[in-house]
Amino acid sequence: MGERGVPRAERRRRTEEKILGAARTLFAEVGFERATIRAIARAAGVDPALVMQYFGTKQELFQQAARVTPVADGELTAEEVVEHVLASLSVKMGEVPQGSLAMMRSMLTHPEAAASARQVLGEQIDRLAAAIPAEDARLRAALLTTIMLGVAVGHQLLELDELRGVSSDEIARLLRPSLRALTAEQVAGDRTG
Amino acid sequence: MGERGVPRAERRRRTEEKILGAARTLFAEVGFERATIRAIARAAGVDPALVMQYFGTKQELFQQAARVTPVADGELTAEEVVEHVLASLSVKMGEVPQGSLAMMRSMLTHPEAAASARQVLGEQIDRLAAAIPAEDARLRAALLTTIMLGVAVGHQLLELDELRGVSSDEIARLLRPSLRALTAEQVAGDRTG
DNA sequence: TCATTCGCTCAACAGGCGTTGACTCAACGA
DNA sequence: TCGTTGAGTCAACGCCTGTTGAGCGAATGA
Repeated sequence: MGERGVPRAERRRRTEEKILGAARTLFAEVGFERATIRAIARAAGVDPALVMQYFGTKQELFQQAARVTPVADGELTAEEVVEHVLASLSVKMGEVPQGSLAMMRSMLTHPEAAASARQVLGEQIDRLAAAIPAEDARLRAALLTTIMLGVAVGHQLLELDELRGVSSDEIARLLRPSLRALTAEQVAGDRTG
Repeated sequence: MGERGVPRAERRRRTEEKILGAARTLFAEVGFERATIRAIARAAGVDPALVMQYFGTKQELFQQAARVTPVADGELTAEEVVEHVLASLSVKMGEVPQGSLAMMRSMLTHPEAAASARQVLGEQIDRLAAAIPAEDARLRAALLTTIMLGVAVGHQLLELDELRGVSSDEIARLLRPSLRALTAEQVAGDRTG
């Protein structure tokens, strides 16, 4: 199967990367429980036992495959926050990293993925809250985050017909006023009915 | 174990309901794949074989347990749509029917659940779109729906700390301007930067 | 050159899964 | 009263899962 002259260390790195790639794809497509070690190994062109040897456990394989690199950011204004969130949604709309998709796909059924999701979302909420000038900044930031989560789920994972093929710009344009309404401090009173 | 004097038909109905209840709870808590027939039967105080005898297949059990009764509605104004959506979120916040939770919990990993979710959400989008006075009404309705989906997922299933114990009224109050921004036709131009 | 390392495969294990068929026994209808 | 029905159980099936230990053969370093 492979490249006779390649040194061991390099071969090992390549194989590990092949496995991680296959794992990311499968975890993203079918979630943690339906993505079997055997299927991942097959997709990577490798024996299932090798996957275990390299990653020890399906759990650890998932953790490495679904690791999301946290985007550390400086201080932002409220308006910048909106644009930042909108930009993160699109990232060219469909080029969302597979690791993130894997985590999202699994977060409702796999406890470890849920914990990761909570942490990642929690960090984003913290970052956003710092830029929202309101006493209930954390709650507003949480809603902002869940809004984007919902749109991402509906679009990337559920693949709702209505969102298919819609450009990220158009979604951003429609969503912008809604997000701004959350980041701007409410002054006017409102009625319930 | 059971009520000697109860007639057969009644016993049968009660047992079926016990199984469905246990199924709803487990599907809602851990999703389709992790909710085993054995665990459901145990929770219902019944033999696993009986579950199969009554429902035929785990798939059919899920379909019956996660059946969501569509709320058919008359025509609404745009503002009524917002209130309707907000009200549906709360339904006393935490008393979301377990069937719906089961469907939501499973929709990212179980194809059948995904199909159901698409259908239910699609119907809601249709209903909402009819009340939104804009050319891109369907897209706006879809975003409205995914927004509420995200909030529900974050609150009910992911149980984000920031949303825990927050009253539905407060969430509705914060979300209202955002939703109205989506239902009201945009007139003002907007800048991207 | 030769012993050693190590990437990788093979065959198997134990356990859990959905599902089935034979069975028990109380409720039923005549 | 007695045969029939049907609710419910029991033990087992075949399959698939994550995981393991023994082994093969090429790259490695002395």
